[in-house]
Amino acid sequence: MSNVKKILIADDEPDILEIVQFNLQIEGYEVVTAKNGNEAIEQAKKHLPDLIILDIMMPGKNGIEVCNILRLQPAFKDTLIIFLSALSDEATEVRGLETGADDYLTKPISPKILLTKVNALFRRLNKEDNSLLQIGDLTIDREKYIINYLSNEIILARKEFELLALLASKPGKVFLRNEILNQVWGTEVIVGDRTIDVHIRKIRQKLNLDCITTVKGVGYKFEL
Amino acid sequence: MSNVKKILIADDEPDILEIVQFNLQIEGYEVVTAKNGNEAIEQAKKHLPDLIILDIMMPGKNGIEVCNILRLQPAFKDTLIIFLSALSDEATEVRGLETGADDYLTKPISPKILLTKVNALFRRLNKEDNSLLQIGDLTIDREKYIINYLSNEIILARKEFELLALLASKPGKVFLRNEILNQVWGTEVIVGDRTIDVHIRKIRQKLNLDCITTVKGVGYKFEL
DNA sequence: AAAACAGGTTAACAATTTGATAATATACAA
DNA sequence: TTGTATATTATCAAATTGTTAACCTGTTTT
Repeated sequence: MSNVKKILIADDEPDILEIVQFNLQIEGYEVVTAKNGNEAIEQAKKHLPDLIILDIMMPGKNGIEVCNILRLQPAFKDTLIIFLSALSDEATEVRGLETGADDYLTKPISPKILLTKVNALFRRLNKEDNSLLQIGDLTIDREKYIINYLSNEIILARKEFELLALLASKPGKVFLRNEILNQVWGTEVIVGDRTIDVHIRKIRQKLNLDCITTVKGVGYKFEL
Repeated sequence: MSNVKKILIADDEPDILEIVQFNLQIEGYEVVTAKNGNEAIEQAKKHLPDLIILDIMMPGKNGIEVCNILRLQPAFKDTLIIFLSALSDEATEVRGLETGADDYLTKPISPKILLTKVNALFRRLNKEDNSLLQIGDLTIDREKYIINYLSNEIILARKEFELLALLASKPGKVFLRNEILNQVWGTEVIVGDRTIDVHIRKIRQKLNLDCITTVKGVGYKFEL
């Protein structure tokens, strides 16, 4: 799982799009853009961004509609969404936030403040995940890329490690093959069907511990 | 953990304090107040609120100082903090957010917007789990793909599971055969007439519990 | 009562999924 | 460059799951 945050900006004004994109890229974010509502949904599905910045008034679907549509889909249930709109009336702001957005900013906005807001949102989001996972006698250090089991250090290859870390991040939860592919391999790369299996097998082999269960027709889950 | 969220408001203007307190209480929040920075820290330590709303210009310690001090303590590392200030200059807002606050609001603010913002923050924090369905003695965990009945774990195949989860998502509602086909099988696939029946049968068999009722000529419903 | 109908049951078969292994490709370090 | 570790694909057997067909049961309609 890449550490660089991906941001999708949707706005029909090319100037805004460019300015915002520029500033976010300077800060080190990966940016994709969309010129209207429908394109926003498309791009969101394709890139699975960590944050979506939506203009409200756009051709096709407006930002609030886009937000509604995305929030209905499990894949975007927890995605950060900010509105960035020229509409500054209370009713719209309230509606925007109640649609499930995380913030509502009004144009014009200083790049500095936008950046600070974006950083603040990611800061809050990241507090939720801890780099050190402890499950029973098993320790997974996502920062150091080290697995420990009963004080034995186990070396996993990169993909193996990321796959195990993902599964172990929610013990008991069944991860669908699609989820695994998106999280470990990303949306860009397309790998064959058997790739996951082979990695699972290698993990089982190296760990020598029955902790990954196959749920046929569904996916895999981690459980000690 | 109590379900009622506790909010600490710190402001030296009694009017603001009262208005904000009033509106938050209406919404069902538990509110404690402080009239200055030092009192805010005291109250925070005493009540461990879920959210702290800080004025910036206050006698004693100002809001940013308070935020700094609290963030250094593990107990308040993850506490939600919002600034609510009359200072609307960019520098202060940036400094406020970089101090570790989650939002920066400027006075005057409409109570409605404040409430919406507060709700939005809690919504994000709670990442509520709607993956767990509880109906009487039956538990359906959509995330773990596990069915539990009277502490017996029941293994269902994927289609069986999805079919049951669908029916159980709205107990009492009769699902038409068409609805079931669309939700469980999707619109692309075309399957024969008896397919649903057979799956229903398998579920009844495995659950050994009379919870799926046939509504002749219409469809099926789930009811305990 | 016979015919028509809706759903239930069973068994057989088809399709899919997975685990294992081997072969090949790629990345990276010595 | 070579060698090694890692990543991906291919293949195939085994197991599981999904679907269909045929028949059964009960109910409603004529």
